[in-house]
Amino acid sequence: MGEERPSLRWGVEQKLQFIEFRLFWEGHVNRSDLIEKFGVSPNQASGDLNRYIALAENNMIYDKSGKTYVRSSCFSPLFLKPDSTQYLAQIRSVAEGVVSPDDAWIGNLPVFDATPAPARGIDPTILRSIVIAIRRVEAIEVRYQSMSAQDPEWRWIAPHALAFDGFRWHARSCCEKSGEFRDFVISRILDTRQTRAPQKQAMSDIAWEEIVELAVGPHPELSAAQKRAIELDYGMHSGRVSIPVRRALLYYALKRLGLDTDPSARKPQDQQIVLLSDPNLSQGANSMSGRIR
Amino acid sequence: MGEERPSLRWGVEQKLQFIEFRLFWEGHVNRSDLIEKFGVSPNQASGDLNRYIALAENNMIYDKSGKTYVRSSCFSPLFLKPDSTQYLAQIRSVAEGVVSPDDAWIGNLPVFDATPAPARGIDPTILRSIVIAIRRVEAIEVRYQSMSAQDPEWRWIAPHALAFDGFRWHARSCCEKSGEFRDFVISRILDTRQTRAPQKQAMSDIAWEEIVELAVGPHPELSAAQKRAIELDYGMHSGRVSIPVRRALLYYALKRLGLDTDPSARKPQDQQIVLLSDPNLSQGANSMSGRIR
DNA sequence: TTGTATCCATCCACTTTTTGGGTGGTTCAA
DNA sequence: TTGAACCACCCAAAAAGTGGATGGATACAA
Repeated sequence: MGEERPSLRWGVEQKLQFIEFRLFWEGHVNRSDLIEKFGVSPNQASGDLNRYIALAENNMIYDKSGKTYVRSSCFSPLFLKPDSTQYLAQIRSVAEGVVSPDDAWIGNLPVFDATPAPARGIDPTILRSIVIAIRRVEAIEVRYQSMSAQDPEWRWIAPHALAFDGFRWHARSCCEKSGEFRDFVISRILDTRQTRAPQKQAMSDIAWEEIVELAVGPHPELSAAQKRAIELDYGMHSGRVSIPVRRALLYYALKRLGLDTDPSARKPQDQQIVLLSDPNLSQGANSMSGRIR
Repeated sequence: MGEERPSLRWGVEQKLQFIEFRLFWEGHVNRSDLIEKFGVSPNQASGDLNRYIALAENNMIYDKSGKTYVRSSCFSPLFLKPDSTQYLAQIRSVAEGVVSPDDAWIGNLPVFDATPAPARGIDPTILRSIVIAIRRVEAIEVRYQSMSAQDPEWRWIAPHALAFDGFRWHARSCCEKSGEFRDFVISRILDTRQTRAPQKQAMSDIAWEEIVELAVGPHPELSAAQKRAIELDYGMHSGRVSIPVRRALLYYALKRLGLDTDPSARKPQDQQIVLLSDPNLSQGANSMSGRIR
């Protein structure tokens, strides 16, 4: 067992990982799978499959009647750690068009749909200029449609981080007009112009740095069975789970969790979760000042 | 321009795409970038960079003082279509641990955070058995913690699709106890046992098949400027956007959009969007019968 | 000024990967 | 029984990649 693998080349490693991925999730691999996915010759695909057998002898066997390699009962992955999150993320990526089905490793995609998250597409060059400003610690002039001004206006911001509120992407930035840290919704940035050094370099974004703990539990009016189900959904232990959130994102987190309204606004079965003690919520009210412009 | 590219090998194509990705998003590529990402020798990395120049002559130039290849002003991608969604999805994947920073193509990850989506991890073997049952059109016996029964119980379900409600993953299934189609939250499936042919094969999941259109617009009490900002966020045209949703997912979609409560439960600035005419909402009430057990 | 370090380019011989052509075996279904 | 669809294997040749060596340009520090 102490054999050292002689550090395979990147392309080879990828193919072995692919074989293992298919073995785990689909239960079988074909020579033709490798041919389609990596564009290799049937010849080479044979070679790769046999290379895999040479490295992981007992993981797959050829089923002559099925005409495929199938996962053996004592399969244990060598090149891949099977991960549900990764598998499900891939399904979503394909559904959203981020990954083409040809590039996805899942062979037989299950029928899938998700609740829609309507968001305007972001111009890649605008996103790039923001990301580059963050990296270079620069201020950048953006044409922004704020909630207050009638028309889009040019203004200087010094972005330092990206944030996702569940729907929209924000550029967490120091607004050079007000001198305060705010969230700028990237889809409201219509254009970018020049960059320069930021005005106030040494300021730190306190609401961003500070982490508050959100203690959440199942709705107290639910039955014991219902509570158990909710606990499973959210990975709660003994009736609670603690969720760390940046204070700058607290407002959005509460909204996303459905905890931003009076608990009586929904029936317990719909509300499902409630905030347990939350000493930070009062601070959260202060953080309104750091919200979207 | 009519030159036919002689269909490069998969590994080579990947490296050329990587070069272009880095050129677009970061503005520069190094030989060492290729060495780290693909584990090739400095020698080979030189060759690949020069191969790229041979194929896309005017896209990058070597900056001797910067000691890197930089994107030229007339850069136009040949192997890649720059896509913000894809870039941002990659950031999220790295943050969620789905993709390791070594595998990500983004070289200089911006600081990033998102509102937390607390969800219990799903056992890959349980997910696999569900996915395989979907593919084979089989019924499967699962140990499920329902909202009604006190303890988890074994029951037969015939899953036909996966769904994501914004937090949790569901297996849309025909419940063989009630004969109705329901959502089963995958994290509430504690175990799976054997499979067999489904009881009623020919039934169709009407609530799943039917698509309703959700007409959404900015909150009418917002100012004109605020409406314009919201319209940009959601990609609305002339004050509205139409969002197609499966009727089986309508309940979750409304909840996620914050449209499941009385519009007066939040201030207009927090509510942001309202349902415009929605003739399907009354049907949506019926769909309660198809919801989670 | 003179090293030194860090990039990159290029030439060479050699190994590994991959292709293409060909030959043959097994299983299944028409 | 014949063809289709899998697979395995052998061979020569091309392509990709390695390791070693040499050299050029630039920047930085002693």
